[in-house]
Amino acid sequence: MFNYVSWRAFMTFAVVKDILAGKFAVGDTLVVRGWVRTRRDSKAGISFINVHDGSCFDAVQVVAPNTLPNYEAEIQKLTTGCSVAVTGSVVASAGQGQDFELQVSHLEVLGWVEDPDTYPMAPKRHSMEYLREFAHLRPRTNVAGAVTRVRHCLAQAVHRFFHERGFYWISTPIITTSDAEGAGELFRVSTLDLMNLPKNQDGSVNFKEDFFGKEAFLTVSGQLNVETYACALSNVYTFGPTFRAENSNTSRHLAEFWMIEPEVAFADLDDVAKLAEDMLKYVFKAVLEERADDMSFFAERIHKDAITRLQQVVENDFVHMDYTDAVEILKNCDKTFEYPVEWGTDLQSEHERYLAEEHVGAPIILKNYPRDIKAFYMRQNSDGKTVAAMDVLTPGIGEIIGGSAREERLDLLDRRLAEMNLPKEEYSWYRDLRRYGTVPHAGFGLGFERLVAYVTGMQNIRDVIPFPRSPNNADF
RNA sequence: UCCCCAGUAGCUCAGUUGGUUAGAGCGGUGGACUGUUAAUCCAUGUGUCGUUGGUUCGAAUCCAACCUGGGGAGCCA
Repeated sequence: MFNYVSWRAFMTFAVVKDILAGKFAVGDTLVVRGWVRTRRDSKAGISFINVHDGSCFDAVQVVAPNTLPNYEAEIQKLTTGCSVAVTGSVVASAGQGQDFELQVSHLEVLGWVEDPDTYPMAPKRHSMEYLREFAHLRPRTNVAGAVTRVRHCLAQAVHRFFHERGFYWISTPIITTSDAEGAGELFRVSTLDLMNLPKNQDGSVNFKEDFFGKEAFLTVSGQLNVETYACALSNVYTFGPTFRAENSNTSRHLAEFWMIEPEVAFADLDDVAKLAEDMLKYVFKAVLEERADDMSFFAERIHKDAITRLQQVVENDFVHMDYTDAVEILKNCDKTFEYPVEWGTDLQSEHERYLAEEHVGAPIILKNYPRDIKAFYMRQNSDGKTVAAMDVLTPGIGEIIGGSAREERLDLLDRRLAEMNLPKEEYSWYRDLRRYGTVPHAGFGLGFERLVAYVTGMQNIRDVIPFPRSPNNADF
């Protein structure tokens, strides 16, 4: 009787993906390790066990004959979730559904499921809400596994896309002492004793005693920081976690999410709109090519158009539209909206949905929004009332990208800061970029989880990140 | 934070003009059958009916508050 742990140095280990892809010759003996998905016994004297290891969507079928010494004592007791190391030879499958399978010569149980009745991941359909309560076990499900592989594929494709175009990845800080980024509520970072706060004479908290000697927060955006590198290395991007302490309870918001923010020197709004379009097409194509197995699953079980709509996006030019024109379209369409459309107000979700889902039926780029509803740093257009801002709206998810040309003219930037009552001193280093060798530049922010949700067709953003954080929920 | 909906078996849900012993499918378990493949067939167990309080002779069912989840809105990525 040999033992998996002591013999592992002499074995050929294989992942399920390679076995199913035919990378081994029939007759090769190898070891596959993974978790049992299902077991079916045949009175012909064999058991069929599906073993998955995460390397691809499908599990490998291992065929265990009843001549194995532990057949009755162990193999027939295997249940969903058990971990196993299976030694066997590759054979052409006699059954349908797979080309190759493993004829077992030795099967070692590494870990039992102590009570199959209580194992939460039963081999049956579960709701996403239920699976969310088991964030530590849901990775073993088909759907979480598929999401994980697609998410990884997208992340790799994003890095590859930028690398191929000469962009540098900049790690912008996660902790910031600027509370004036203007993009939402911030999480405080502090080492002060909450029960015994140091106070100033006027009763306010004395943050000079805090770790950084001043108030500190988790970042809500790397943009302001990454602009400094764009104004030196020309083409840069961030890809990292972002935090918003907003009390948002929706299927498309997280308190902790990942964001990709390219920033391009010497670029205008149309340049980055093109960049956004090229990037989305590039990563969609990568997923279609590299994760066909997982995408088939999404098309079959999650969203029937999951594959076809990506193909359509890849093959067609994005529709570009000015905010002003969009307002006219919304005013003149025969659809009745709950909220009226007026030039100068922000578009409501229902308006964005109509444009992306009904008017175009594909992602749409909206550009040149009214100045008064947008952030201080956005470049003012010569019409005196709009800024060079854009949103990329997708059917189902809504906004997945928000971007703009940045105001590079110091006098115009200062005027906006004053109009919006933002303290100039807080932006001294940001203003320095405009004082010393300023250049036109532009960029955008892409919500990574929203991208994953759009690609997979998953309806809730909490199911496309391993451990979602949202108001009142930070378990695991 | 606001509006709407839901909470009954391990899971998904049915069950309300208030009435005795609470129902199905799936999963689990036992068996039959079978190169099976989310197999099929037979058998089988399981319930503080979200919590607290109220109305009532009597509450899963009606009322109130709270908790949790979902959908929508706002904020945005």
